[in-house]
Amino acid sequence: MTVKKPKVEIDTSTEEKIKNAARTVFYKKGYAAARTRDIAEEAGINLALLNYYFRSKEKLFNIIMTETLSGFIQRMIVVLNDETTTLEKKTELIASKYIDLIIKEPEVPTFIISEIRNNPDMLLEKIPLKEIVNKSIFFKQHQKALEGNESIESNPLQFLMNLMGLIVFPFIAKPLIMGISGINTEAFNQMMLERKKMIPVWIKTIMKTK
Amino acid sequence: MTVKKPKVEIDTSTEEKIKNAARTVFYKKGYAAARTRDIAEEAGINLALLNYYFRSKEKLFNIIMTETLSGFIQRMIVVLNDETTTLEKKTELIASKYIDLIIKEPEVPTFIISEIRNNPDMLLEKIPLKEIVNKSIFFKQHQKALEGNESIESNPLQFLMNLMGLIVFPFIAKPLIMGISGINTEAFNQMMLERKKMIPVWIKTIMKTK
DNA sequence: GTCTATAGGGGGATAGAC
DNA sequence: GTCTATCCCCCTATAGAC
Repeated sequence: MTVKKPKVEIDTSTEEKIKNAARTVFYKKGYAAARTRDIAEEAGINLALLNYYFRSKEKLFNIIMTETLSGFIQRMIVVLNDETTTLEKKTELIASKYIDLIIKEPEVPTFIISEIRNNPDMLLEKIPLKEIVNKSIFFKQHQKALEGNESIESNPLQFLMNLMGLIVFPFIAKPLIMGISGINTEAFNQMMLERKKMIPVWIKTIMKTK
Repeated sequence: MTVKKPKVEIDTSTEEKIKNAARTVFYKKGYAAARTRDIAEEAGINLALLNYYFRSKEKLFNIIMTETLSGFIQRMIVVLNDETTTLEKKTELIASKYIDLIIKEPEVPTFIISEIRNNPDMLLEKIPLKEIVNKSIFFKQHQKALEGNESIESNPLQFLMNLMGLIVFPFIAKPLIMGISGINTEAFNQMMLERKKMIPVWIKTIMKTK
């Protein structure tokens, strides 16, 4: 008698289907322009089901937003709090992880930025960013470097802005960049992979320029 | 008999009032979330007048968008095509002009990015970005530098992405940055003014890192 | 759980008086 | 040119059958 293995889930649950569809539509259009009808159609279900599972467009959106944000920020927290890596290695890891992530989900940065604009407090209510950064291993390492004789930019915020700007900005400006250069998405991604190697080098040289 | 001077225009024309209000509301909320009623109220006029002057929300938006974009990009074109300045001086001018501009109009970068996402073609229809950049003095100077022995990043796109990323990204991520650091807008702007000095130095060192 | 049908409200646009 | 009043469509949300 053969043991009956659990059937491989080809179709995900309805709830998951709706969430996936919501992600797609919200990422592309933003909250205000997204229609629940779009989401229902994308999910291949009826509009009423959306409200059955999630009560309202807004509640569904909040779930997607929260998951997206924490997924995005969690990746940085892990790196910033790694005791076994140097500052240099941390920039390398962050650049590498984020560029790979954003190549897979290119709409996320613009989505986050657009939506936070409409509700800046949401972010801070959900995630204690200030504490996270200020209590991080990264922050302590940066202070140690300052206290020592190392020449380094004194403001850790400038450090993080430079790093994230070099990583994220090209993806945000992708339509402009593709318009200027005429390259396609594949070539664009190739450029981003080149940046993955260069950004840690650049950051290293930048941050020693007092 | 005293010559009657043209009266100082304290109140601008109705058309201009509506446009100013539209800029304010569209910049803050984006096209989809902005309501024509908001704009009318902001302008201190009746909703019907908005349609009387501009026919539709969409037409009004297109006017604002076109003016914003060309104003934003024109500033770069002027610098990129200046025959009298070196590459180095150009980075200095661009950083300086844009940081000053965005401090005055901090919502513009996020506005442009959010709206272009919904209609990437609009931008390219209105402005021949590719020609502008490729035929610019900047582009020729960059090629000259490559042909000579100067060690310089070979891709002018990477150059522009780094420059604009270092300039614009902090403004885009401003809600995050203020959340992390707890600083207010004034202190934030002060940091941006510090960057104004640093960015040309950073770019110079970055771009020589092959 | 999933559907069809519809209520309910908001927002863009216009008619028509002044 | 500017206003009030109103139309009407579209979108979210729900009632109710299956």
